[in-house]
Amino acid sequence: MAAPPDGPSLAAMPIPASIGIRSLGRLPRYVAQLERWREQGVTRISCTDLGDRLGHDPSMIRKDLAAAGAQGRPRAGYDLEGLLATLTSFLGRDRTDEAFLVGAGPLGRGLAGHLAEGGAGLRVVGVFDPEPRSGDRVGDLPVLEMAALPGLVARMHVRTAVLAVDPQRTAAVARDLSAAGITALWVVGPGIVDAGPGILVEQVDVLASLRRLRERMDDARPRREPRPDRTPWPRRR
Amino acid sequence: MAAPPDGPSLAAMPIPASIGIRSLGRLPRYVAQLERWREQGVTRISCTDLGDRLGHDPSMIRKDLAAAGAQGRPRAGYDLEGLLATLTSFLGRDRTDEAFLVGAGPLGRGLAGHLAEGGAGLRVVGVFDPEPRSGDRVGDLPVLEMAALPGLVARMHVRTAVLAVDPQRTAAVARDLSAAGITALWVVGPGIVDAGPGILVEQVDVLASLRRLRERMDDARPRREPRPDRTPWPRRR
DNA sequence: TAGATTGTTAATCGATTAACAATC
DNA sequence: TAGATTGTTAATCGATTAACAATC
Repeated sequence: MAAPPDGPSLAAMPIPASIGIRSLGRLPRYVAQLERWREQGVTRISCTDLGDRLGHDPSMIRKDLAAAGAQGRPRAGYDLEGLLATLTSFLGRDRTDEAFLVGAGPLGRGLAGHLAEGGAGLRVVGVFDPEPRSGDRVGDLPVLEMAALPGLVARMHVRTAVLAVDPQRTAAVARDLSAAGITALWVVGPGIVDAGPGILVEQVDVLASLRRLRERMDDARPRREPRPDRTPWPRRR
Repeated sequence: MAAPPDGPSLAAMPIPASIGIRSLGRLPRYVAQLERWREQGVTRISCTDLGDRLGHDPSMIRKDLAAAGAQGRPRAGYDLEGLLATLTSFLGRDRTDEAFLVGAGPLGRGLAGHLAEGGAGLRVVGVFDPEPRSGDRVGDLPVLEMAALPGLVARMHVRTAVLAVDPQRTAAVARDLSAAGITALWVVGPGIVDAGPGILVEQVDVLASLRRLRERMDDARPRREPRPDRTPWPRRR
């Protein structure tokens, strides 16, 4: 039996980014290093300083900083305070959005606690779970049934959600959230999301990084036997 | 004042990968979809099936599967059971390593709970924190002082650690772990790591994905005023 | 057989790195 | 001034996509 379709096909979801996700991943590291230097009384820095310290090409850093709106001066480099202010603002640390958390498992709880420590600009103001245990709480917030979500989305004007349910449920819950009026969805986990238009979706699979570590650990003792020797057809030129 | 060096510079750490991290991030999504199809009684699939469903180019999927050691047959595609077995084995789900968790904050706790649910092949067998609260526990495990770590690394033959302390401490703790005999380190967070040779390091910053979502949310209302108009020098041809 | 699909090579695309005129 | 550093263009590199002979 060949594979049947089982629902609408997943749109390719091209992402028109004003800044690449790679750059976005580096900016906080720059901020961390700049803060360390500030503590040491440093007042200005160059891309070479940052590059040497972080093991990156200075050109890339210059592009990252430019993309974040920072401006330096030839010869003088960047003013450290000004640069920090620009990056911090760009990263949204000077603004906070409210969000619902869906999924009260260990990872969801951990993220909620981590977000509560600030710095990411997202505050969890409601927690939901497909199978809430009665009386269960995440921090100060009670864990509510999914059925309560649409009403609260409307009443509290929350438009952002963190989705951390198990992969099997991800697709269905994402659709529910979209229908309820959520317009920005941060999906944590490897589940498949097909939320349709009208909702921004970003997805991260934390364990992908761990898998890669384990893969590199295994590189010494290859597990895969060599593939059977097939004669390739001749190259064309 | 220009930026002074403040410690050994961070090596570039080139990563010789047998498979790209991008591929590694996709494989579990294939697994998730294949498991859904298996439940529906599907017995064989093609790259086109997967590509249509997941919004990817079939060629990329074919390369991913080949990199994981899977083999299909022209016209017939891949046997679903065999493919699942190959991928599952490749992802290491049929093997479990023991690891120490360093950092008992919300994120560390969340990860420990998430890892305990299985599937990632890592089992936390000891928890440490730079500032443990006495009597504190993560699951069944007591939270120990960092000073206890070197002895337990030696005694328990644990070689892998999950590092989830705050960014300011990351560099120092990573060095301590390397000195204690840890040879594989999964760093969760944006902290700067400079662990030197002899230790494999993989790092992930979960919040990078969230930042990107927020960036895309803002795309409608640009925050950055246009840069001052500078005449660029003429192109060369 | 004819047609669908793999495994592989070639082309394209985007991100990183290199080069360099302008600037302070 | 001379030299260091930015902002920008050009070159390189790696990953994705396209093309296609071999295969069942």
